[in-house]
Amino acid sequence: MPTETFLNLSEEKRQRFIEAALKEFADHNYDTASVNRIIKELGIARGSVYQYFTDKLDLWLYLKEYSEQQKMNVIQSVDRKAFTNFWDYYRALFTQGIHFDLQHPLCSRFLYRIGYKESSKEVSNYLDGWKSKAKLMFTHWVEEEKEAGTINPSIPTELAVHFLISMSTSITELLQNKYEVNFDENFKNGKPLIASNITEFQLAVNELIQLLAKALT
Amino acid sequence: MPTETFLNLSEEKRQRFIEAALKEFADHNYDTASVNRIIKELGIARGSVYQYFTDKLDLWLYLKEYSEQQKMNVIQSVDRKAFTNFWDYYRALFTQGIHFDLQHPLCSRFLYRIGYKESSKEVSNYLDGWKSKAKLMFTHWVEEEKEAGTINPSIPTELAVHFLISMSTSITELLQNKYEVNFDENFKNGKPLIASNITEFQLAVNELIQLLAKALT
DNA sequence: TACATTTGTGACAACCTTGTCACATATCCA
DNA sequence: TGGATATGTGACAAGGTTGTCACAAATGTA
Repeated sequence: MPTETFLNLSEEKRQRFIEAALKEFADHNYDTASVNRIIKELGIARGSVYQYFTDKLDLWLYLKEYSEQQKMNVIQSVDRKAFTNFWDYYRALFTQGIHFDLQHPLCSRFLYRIGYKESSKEVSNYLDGWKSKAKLMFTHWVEEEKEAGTINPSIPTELAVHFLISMSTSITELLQNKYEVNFDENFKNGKPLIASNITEFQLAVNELIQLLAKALT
Repeated sequence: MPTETFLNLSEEKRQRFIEAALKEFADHNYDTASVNRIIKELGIARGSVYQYFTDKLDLWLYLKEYSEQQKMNVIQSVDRKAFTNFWDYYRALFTQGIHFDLQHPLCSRFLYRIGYKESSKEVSNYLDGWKSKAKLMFTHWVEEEKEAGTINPSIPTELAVHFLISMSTSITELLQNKYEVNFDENFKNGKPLIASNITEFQLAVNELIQLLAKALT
């Protein structure tokens, strides 16, 4: 939890701080992320950080909550009821994912890291939340779609969920393979991961969903 | 490259060293892995390590090559020509993967880490090799199977390859979800990840391959 | 203006890391 | 046995890390 002092900061100061911290924790694992680099980047004193947060862990937890909230705000704008077809809904979720990446590139990269690259024992207790949440959501959907006839009931729910989640997360890698140069460039320049390849991304998503649908129907 | 001194070491000494080093680099990222912990575990002097290897990086590269070689030895025993059906071949590869994990648990965990969790800039130049190799192999297969009629030619090769690789690698996660407790136990005790769940693993693999086949046919 | 409160500072301690190197010990060979 | 070579040792330097704390500056308040 950030201190009163941090919350009392001017909007601009706070945002500048969050951005610098996010960048550090997006570029490095928890263990190798350095408070020194953050303050150097911001040009502030070491003590300030510890007047805002009790800990490195405290700061990390705040950034995690902050980023998840940002993502939630974007994702939850997609309403399941607005789609009759499950796969259309699924596709819409991906599209919102793109928008999130474009609007919050640092959050996006940070969440990607803590979701798939982080392995520090210091934070391992806090890594499960997101995934198990997603699992619950997908499980719910799969069971619904099994009844609705969209998903073959003979396929174990657990397997279908794994299939869907695993594909959702690996799409980034697919695009990295396809548009290698741009991804690296964007990362270096601190741009959103997807950047200008939106249409290609949409095409890849469509192809992928077709495969998923074929497998699970 | 290890020095003459290291290669001259007695088989037992060398193996003990490799195991301790593998354990350290399997449990920690490159940056946070500690030579101090390795020597403490082995009860040897700091200087010895630097008489065997010039560098921490040099040691890491050796362990990488060593582990990859171990895996190759196991995997290459599966001959494509021994199978008329591609999916049978694919299934056999998984089975060999189980054997590798059972016979070389440390190598298995180390390779898993450098394949999916590593993000240190120090070693980033050396991380691509394995993946691009796998991609080449899978690409070759997919193209063959397209001609043979096993895989639908209208599916882009890139997509099919991504599908296969992504599923191959995420199977571990599926099993972790299913048999959470056992996995944690095995990890703590330094046992192979899969251990006693071989039959369950085989079942999960079969189910998964059925889905893959359905999607790609 | 004068005082109280909040915010900012950076030297510092304590602890880690890697790689070195002069020295000690063990092993081999004649 | 004696001398050369190979192997083992651990204190050390140089650099990094986090969190602290007495103090300085800015801001709010009366």
